[in-house]
Amino acid sequence: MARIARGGTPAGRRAGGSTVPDRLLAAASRLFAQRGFESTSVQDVVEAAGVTKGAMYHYFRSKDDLLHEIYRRLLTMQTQRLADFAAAEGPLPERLFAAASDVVQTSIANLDDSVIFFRSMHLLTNEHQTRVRAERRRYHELFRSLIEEGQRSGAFRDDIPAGIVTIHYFGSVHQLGTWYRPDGKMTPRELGEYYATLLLAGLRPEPGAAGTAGRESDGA
Amino acid sequence: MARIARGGTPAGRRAGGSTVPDRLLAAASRLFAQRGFESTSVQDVVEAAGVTKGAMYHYFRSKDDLLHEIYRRLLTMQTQRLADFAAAEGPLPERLFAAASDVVQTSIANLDDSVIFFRSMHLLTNEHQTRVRAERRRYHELFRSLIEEGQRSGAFRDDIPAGIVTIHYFGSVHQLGTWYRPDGKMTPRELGEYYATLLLAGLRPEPGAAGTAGRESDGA
Amino acid sequence: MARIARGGTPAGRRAGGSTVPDRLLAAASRLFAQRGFESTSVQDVVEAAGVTKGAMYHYFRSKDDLLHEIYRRLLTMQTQRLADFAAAEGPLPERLFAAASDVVQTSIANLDDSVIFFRSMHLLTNEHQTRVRAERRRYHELFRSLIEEGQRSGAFRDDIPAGIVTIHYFGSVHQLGTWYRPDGKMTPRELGEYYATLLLAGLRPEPGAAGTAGRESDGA
Amino acid sequence: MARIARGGTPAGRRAGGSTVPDRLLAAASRLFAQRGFESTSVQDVVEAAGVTKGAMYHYFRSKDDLLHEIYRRLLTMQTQRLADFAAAEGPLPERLFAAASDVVQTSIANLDDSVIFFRSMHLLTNEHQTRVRAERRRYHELFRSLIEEGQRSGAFRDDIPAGIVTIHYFGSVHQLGTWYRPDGKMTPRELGEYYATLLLAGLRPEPGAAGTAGRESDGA
DNA sequence: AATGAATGAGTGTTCATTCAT
DNA sequence: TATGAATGAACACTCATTCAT
Repeated sequence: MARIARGGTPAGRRAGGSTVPDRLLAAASRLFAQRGFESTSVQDVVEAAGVTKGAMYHYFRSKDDLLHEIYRRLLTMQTQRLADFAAAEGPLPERLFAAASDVVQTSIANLDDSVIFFRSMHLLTNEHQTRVRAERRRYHELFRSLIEEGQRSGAFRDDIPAGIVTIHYFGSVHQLGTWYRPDGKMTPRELGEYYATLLLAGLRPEPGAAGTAGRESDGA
Repeated sequence: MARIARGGTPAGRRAGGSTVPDRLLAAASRLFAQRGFESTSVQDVVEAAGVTKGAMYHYFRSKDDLLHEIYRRLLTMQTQRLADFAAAEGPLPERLFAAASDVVQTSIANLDDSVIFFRSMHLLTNEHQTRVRAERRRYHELFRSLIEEGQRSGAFRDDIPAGIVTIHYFGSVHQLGTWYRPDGKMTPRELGEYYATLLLAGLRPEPGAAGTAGRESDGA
Repeated sequence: MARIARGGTPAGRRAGGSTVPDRLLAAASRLFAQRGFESTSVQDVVEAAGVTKGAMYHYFRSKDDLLHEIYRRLLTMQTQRLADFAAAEGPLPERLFAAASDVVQTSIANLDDSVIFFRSMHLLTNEHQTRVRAERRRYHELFRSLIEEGQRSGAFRDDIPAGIVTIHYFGSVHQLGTWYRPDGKMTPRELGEYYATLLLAGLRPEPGAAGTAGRESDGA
Repeated sequence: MARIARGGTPAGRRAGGSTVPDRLLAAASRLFAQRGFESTSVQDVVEAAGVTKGAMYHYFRSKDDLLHEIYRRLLTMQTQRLADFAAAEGPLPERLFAAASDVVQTSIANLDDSVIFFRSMHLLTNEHQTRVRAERRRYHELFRSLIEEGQRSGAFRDDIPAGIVTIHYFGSVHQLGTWYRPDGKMTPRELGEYYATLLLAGLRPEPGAAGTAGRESDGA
């Protein structure tokens, strides 16, 4: 966690309209994604943010803390959205589709953070790494529970463990940063829908499968 | 490319039974995967390999060259295997299943290399990065062409671009290193089959879809 | 150019009375002259200056920058002095004598810098080398223009190109560092006068020469 | 001195027509002049000479020995030529002119060696440096003795010490390598004559001077 | 709230030389 | 005569972090 609470506090404000911590995070996210965390010096970050080193160390405990804050922001946002989709009304497959499509879109909307995410996790201090993993696990578990719910209800095939489906899906999502280019011809929305379609197609019950929970009524 | 051709040459042999370059690559692969490329010093590598720094620089132009050699090895092997599966006899879905399952198993069999692959690509020099990307592209294109073949024949649904399916699949495969633990309860073979099953399930033609090539007989 | 402007800034001051950059330059000049630029490590310099490596790199971009600064100082000083002599009042031969004698004396007064000058120019980066050469050329051209002025007025013989005379003279001056010892019996002033005398003696019109501008009166 | 006598021995011969030591010296001279002694690795030299490291260490004790051999060759040659000119028939000024002009021409003919000479002397081992300096001193003394002879006879002015004139002259000569370009418009011969002319002009007795030995007859 | 000079341990890399063959 | 693998000490330079101001 960062040294000083960031947010709507008057502290750290500048004429530019954004706070010093925000500008540091924005610069760090861009540079870490472009060059990698280790190839970016603290000096690079503070220069890009237009502040001095001392200022950075006033708001962040360390370079690692800066990195962790990037993870925290992205995770918090995506976890919240997933929780919203999970709690929404409507048939489960539609909610899962919406959630799966949405995480693709938010990953693209925060592409720098996404790139950093999978690439630099191992560089976090142990403590930060543990915290990020725990949060990520909660996220995955919520997603998995949606799949399991569908498997129990017979909406989804249940011969592939929900955990595998989850990790398979997020593997693809995490890799977005390595190839997606905003100037390509595919929009984030289209891509999200393709990905979500693939997920749900993979979960469709097998044509000839029988005897799965909740399917009996269909046979009538 | 490395400074000196490695292989069955008598040079570089040691009592240990393996050549100096081989021991360096083995040590590097292990350490780069464990701690990350940038957090591993050349000193760490040579100590683990039991040689001196000078010896390393006799065989490799740079630390980057060591890294690139790891990429080259893995890519060469996987490309060869994919080509073999693609050229094999049998129905296309079965060949695709075999190839998709196999890449999961070889990724796990070379888990260190796999971890390094997606995590450290951005640290390669531009030249090496270009070379690796080109090789990777060839690999993806071969895989994609198998999917396209199935789409043309009607064996696979064709409303999701084959390129998306390919990149989605390898996204998952590349992420294996971040979570797979050899001591887990799932064997590489099982995991490969789950992954390949998900791939093929995602490609199954939609139940209600009609008018796709090769489906006419069903319509009767 | 050095990373940080040096001069009367309060920054970098120490109890010793001299700034960190000044002490570094003094140590570098002494050591580079004694042992040669390449045989002197940055560690040697910072130890002699009583600072740490980090401090050196705070003020100078590189070892090369340190070397270039030594050139810049000497050149700036000598160029200024030559300009002053050239612009002074009095007969041209006397001004040339004064300038020629002075450059010998300032070269001796900065003997370490002089030794370094001709010996290590080729070790400067291309960019720095270009800059030094350009400045040196300006210096030579000013000196040469004085000689040409004397040749036009008939004060000097004109059958040896002024450029040759200039380059011949400064060749000797640049070599001072290789043999002059401050503890020798000849003072810098005496030596400067000998050198300047040789220069002017070499430029005296030949006894039998005729038809040169400004010599008409002799013909009577 | 080099490890093995070089010359007309059959050893070291190659199909190319030149011996291995000769090719090493030629390569070393060129590279040391181009890049500097310290910036040229033994590997660079042996590659340029088309031999291996082991071969070089067979013929030369060290990199320093290679450098020293370059000095030795040039010095031996120039000392011999000066001795020949000094011992020749004819008026002293003419012999001095011929010697002074000749050293310019041989310096240009061996421009790489000349460049190395003044630039890298300080990098020789103490032992080699001492030897080179001693040889150089003998050379200077012979040259100086010619000037002194002229001063005693009244052919040259004697109010500038012959040692100063000598060192002044060779300063210019040693600097030739820093500026002379073979593709320039001035031939070595022309340049040699200009330099020698400047030397003799500088030694001409002053018009009004009297009381110098051998001048009495002029006063009549 | 912010500065920037200074630290000091650590980095990748070079290279003259040796020596078993 | 000649090879080239291997050594090991040295090199220039970087950088996250501290701290007096």
